[in-house]
Amino acid sequence: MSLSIADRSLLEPAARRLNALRPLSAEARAALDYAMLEGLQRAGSGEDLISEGDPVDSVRVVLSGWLCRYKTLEDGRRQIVNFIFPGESCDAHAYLLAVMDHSIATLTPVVYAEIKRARFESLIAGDRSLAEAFWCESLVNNAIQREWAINLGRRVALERVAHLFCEIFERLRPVGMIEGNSCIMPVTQMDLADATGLSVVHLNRTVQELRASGLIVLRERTLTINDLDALKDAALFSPSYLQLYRSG
Amino acid sequence: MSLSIADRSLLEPAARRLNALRPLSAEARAALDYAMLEGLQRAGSGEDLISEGDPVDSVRVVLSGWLCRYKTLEDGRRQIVNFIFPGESCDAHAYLLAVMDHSIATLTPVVYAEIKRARFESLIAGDRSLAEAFWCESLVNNAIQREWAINLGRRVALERVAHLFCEIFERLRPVGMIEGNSCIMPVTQMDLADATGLSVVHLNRTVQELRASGLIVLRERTLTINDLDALKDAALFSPSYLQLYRSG
DNA sequence: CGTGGAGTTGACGTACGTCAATAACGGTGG
DNA sequence: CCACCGTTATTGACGTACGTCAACTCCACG
Repeated sequence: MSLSIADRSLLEPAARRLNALRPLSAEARAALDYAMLEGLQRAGSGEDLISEGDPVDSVRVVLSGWLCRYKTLEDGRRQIVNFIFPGESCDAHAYLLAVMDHSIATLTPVVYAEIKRARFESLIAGDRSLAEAFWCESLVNNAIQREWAINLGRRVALERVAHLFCEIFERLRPVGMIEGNSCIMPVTQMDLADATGLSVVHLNRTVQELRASGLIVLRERTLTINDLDALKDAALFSPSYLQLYRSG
Repeated sequence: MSLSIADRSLLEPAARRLNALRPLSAEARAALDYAMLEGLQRAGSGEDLISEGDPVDSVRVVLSGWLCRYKTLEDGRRQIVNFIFPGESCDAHAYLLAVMDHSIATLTPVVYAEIKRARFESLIAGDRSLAEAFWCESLVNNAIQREWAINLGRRVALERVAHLFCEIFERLRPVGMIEGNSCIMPVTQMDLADATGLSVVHLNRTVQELRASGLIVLRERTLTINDLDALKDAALFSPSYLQLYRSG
């Protein structure tokens, strides 16, 4: 079969990202594209796609929009443990596991492809590079998760927020979602607070400190980084954990 | 070939753990055992097995002893991002990646099996259940890493330390390393501080608070949990993320 | 005009970190 | 066996980066 121009551009982020992790054969990519097109779905902003404790019966690949993984404590305290950007998959990370250990919520309206478990299994059984690409994705995710641990455990508020902005920026870059030194930042300060382990009030003051120092502009849901190198310095940010540059 | 009794008991934790993640065929297990026996290594306490930035050219499976994954910031701040216990593998999580994003250090004398990259690749290429077991291990690791994020970001000191003790205890249980309500705790308070994102001083005070409340006894490198349920309550600990009970 | 979510600000409290001293411990050599 | 030493654990005094509470503003959307 052949894909329309519209289909191609819709599926582009996923193909681009997986291919960056592991080179995919043309057949593998075609099979994946076809499976994704069959399961296209939309969700509004602020919806839970799946919740902690839910059984995992499909893998979702995000085509547009932002999501987050989060966990909550009984008394309501909430921690966003990671973001999910276009091209990334939701729960391939869990397809071998019985139930979700965390929840996934949309932060914006989202388009994603849902691939049922059996379908996904036959996909990756049929092509080694595809299986490796998804495995690789979960390894990169693991590395990101480790960086978040040191971010939450050892960086002070200003470094923490600066680091988060650097990471978001660098993760959006390879999927073509930045323009110059700006990107959209479609989340509330409460989300940013939950991602950095801060209170909303202190997050707000920290953002203002970053603004006052001239490092960033954040308004109207757009983040502009005036001096990326300076922001990285302030954040003690070193991008190697993102594994963006593969040696082969 | 056949294994001696001593070999069997040495390799037991690894086989037990991988098998719990995914049932291994007898052939797969034999092949893995053989590969491990070929690459047996020992390391003393306090050694770095591999450092951030190093290329990954082999997978290590821990047979006895404790290790930790850690990251450091330029100015020396250090965060232990996870522990590694017998039966777990070190860098299968990274074998598809070019370089390490973190360091791995021994916390005690350690026996491990080193499997070279090419050897490991042919092992998992030859048996699907083995590949899945290792993938599964990295998924569980990912889930643990997420729990650490909420631990560092949203739990207060007492909950954090209590949670760490619960996690260690429950992870040691399936590899037969607890006795009654006790397990060894061969790490310094500085290590525990680096794992919980606290200062040594505050960690010490927190441990004493746990002692004073009668929840734990910690002395002579042994942790005794007087009332596990009470400790779990204090920690807001829910073990499902450890994926210890698989539905199949 | 309301209404509610998001952002912002001030006042104040506190859980943590830092610094520094001391005590307990474990190993080493005499 | 003891003297010595470095590492680890503990304690007190004090500082501070953060959280909490509460008010107020500013929109966006009815």
